[in-house]
Amino acid sequence: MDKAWGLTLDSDPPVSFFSKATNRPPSVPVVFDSFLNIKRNLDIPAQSLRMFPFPVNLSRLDDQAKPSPADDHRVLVGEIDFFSDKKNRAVADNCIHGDDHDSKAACVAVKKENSPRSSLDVNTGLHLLTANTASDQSTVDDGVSSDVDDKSRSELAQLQVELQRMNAENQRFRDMLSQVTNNYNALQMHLAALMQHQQQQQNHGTEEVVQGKPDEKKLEVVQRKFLDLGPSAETDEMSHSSSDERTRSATLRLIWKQHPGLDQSTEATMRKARVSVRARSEAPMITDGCQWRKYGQKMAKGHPCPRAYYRCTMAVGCPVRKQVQRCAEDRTILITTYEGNHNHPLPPAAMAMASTTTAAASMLLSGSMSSADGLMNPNLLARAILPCSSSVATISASAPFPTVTLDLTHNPNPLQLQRPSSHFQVHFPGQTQNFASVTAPQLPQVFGQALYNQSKFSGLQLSHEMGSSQLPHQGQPQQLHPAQRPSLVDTVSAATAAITADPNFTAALAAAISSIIGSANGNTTTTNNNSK
DNA sequence: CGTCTTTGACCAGCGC
DNA sequence: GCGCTGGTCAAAGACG
Repeated sequence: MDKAWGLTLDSDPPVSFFSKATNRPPSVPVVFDSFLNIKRNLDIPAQSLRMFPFPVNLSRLDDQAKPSPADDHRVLVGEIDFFSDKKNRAVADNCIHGDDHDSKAACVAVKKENSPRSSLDVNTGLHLLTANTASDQSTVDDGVSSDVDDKSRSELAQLQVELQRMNAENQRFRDMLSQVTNNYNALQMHLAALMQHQQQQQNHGTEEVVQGKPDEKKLEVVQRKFLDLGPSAETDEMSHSSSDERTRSATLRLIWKQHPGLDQSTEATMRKARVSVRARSEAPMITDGCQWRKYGQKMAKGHPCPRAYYRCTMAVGCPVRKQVQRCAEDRTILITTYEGNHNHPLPPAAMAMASTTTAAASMLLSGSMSSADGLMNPNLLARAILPCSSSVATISASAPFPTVTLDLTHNPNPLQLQRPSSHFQVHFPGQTQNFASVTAPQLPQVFGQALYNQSKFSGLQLSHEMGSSQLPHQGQPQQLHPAQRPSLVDTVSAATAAITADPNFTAALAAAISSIIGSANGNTTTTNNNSK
């Protein structure tokens, strides 16, 4: 199957692809660069790329000339649309840069003839030019104005035309960028799935031989369902999304819809899915970038510590809630459980957490579905979330709600830390993208960097920031230097950002679906709790 | 005075 | 149906 896709992958190139994409602010050239690189370097056949057509068929662009594959990057926006043939382009260049009035008049005439488009398009500007030109004409007819006035007016008209044209181009650039970003995310997911599949084949090929071949046909069916993100559905799903998070959520929902068994009840499960974060903190609550209002507190049965209930107050009617409770065994550990998705824009620091909720819910979809089918191995997902340490993320598919637990109190396996892995960029704090990315083994560095802006938590100890040899004893949170105290906001954001940004997550999703078929033994919905 | 927290009451789901 | 439990509501109080 992978050969059919024509992907030749080694450990680094695909990673550099993601790194490249995430390293720079989104821009059309970058995005197109990425796709061109995919085509050139990864040797994806044209058949594959047709799943993510460029430029995409925004309805507003439907009637525009489509670029030929031979066109360069400049194909994308204004020129090919605005001046759809060479003649017009030449006239237009003359219109903009030329000096003589005759060419300007010709410019107007040509554009009036060849611009049947709506007011959304460049025609708007042309009307202005027409009006101005008419004005010019009248002055010429009067024969009163001086040459200086005539020249300044023509320059003004020229500037207006150019301004209008650039505004229109700007708008089209924005539309296109949005669409391209959407498609980029989809392709990224697509590629990650392929990578994961190939890695699985490489890593577990012998295992499968020993343990018996998985049902390859079923595996292929599922993976095909996972990978077949049709362009039309995708466009429909994403055309109204503006942010990366919404884009990825849309992508996930798409997978949702296309996978058998992902019905409304599953979506309900997603809404109920939770993300639990365990971190050492002496503060009563971690600050995660959102504003919360406490609305209740309860003593849970069999638990010495009360559980506090908070709801997000950043927007009216935001459904996101969280529960905060100290760990019974180690009260320096604060357990924060998030539920729901925000219905409002989030500050960068809160983006990661919100993204994680969505991501976790997506994973739990796989978990709940597959556990219902008796085929799931939750540990697979847990390992896939944070490949740097299988002890960091655990998944509980047990009742009442499936929960992903991010345990930030354990030190990762130092051996795994040394594992060469993908390299991704970190864009936080102050990241503008929803999905900061980071190499999983670089989490310590990330956290360490996050420690700098710490303000509130004196006792927070995050095991990732130090090697296992430096790890203080459990229950004895290290008192950090004030300048080094980790901000749990940043810390949690870092962790969640790492999870959601890591293409391994999307790969994990693919792997999970694969495992549904491939795993015959993991039929228990165990709770992988490290504290036990 | 407005906002937030506290806390007892209330409600719904679940098991027996 | 009853009791238990988790979750939510809302009035009262605290706080800046």
